[in-house]
Amino acid sequence: MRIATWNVNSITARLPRLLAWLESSGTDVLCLQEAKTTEEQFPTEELRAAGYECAVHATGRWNGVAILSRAGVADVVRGLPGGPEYDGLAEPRSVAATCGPVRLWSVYVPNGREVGHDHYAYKLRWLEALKDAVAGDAGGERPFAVLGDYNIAPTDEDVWDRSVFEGSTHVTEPERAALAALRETGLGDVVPRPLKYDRPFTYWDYRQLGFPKNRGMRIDLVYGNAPFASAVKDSYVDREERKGKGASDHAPVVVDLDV
DNA sequence: ATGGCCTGATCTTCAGGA
Repeated sequence: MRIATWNVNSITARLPRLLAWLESSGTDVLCLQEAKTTEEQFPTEELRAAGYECAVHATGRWNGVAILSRAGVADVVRGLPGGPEYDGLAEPRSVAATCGPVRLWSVYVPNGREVGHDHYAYKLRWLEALKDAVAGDAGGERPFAVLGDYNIAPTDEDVWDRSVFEGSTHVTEPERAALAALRETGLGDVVPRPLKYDRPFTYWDYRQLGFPKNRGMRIDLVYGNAPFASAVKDSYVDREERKGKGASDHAPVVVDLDV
């Protein structure tokens, strides 16, 4: 079974590439982030025609997550139980579904904007709620994983130049501590292979030749429980999908499971 | 070829991204 996570940066803008990639990669289940559309405008019919059922949680211009599956979508949970609001709104940043033998969450963790910003505090609260919400499944016997754009580089090796990020979000100790707390529920970081260069970056800024210069970050993560980790046969970043016209600024992270 | 931002909406300018 091939599963993946990908921040597509608008499913409307990305639909032709998304459909082509689903077919060429042979992905069975995709956890998708930044749909940037409403549930009504989500291309459910196009994806159904391609063989995928969709569990969608999306409300408009910002955020939006989904799970696309040709292994079924059961027991769908939209939103983060117990999660915080931002500006009085419960944003669509989480959706969960059971796809055949595995239970998966697709998450888009808040960006945080700047250290000290309300959004940064919101990011930390959101991660704490995520930890509480997944703890039961994380400790269970069924293969389980939380995949998505975490907006955190787990270590200094996960950014192209640590000095550039001094004082910035994505690399701070509280953010990394929140990731560590999440791991303590029974989840481990499934680190993918890079297909080029030495580090498996998953995001490169559109600006200033970020991708050609490999100025990237590893912020799209797969956190799986022990049964999930033991089923992993391979994992890699499909950097080919970051190339060319009409690419997202994130590349898909692919995981092959023997389940 | 991988090339000095991209996306959608408030729409010719801006917020947000990380």
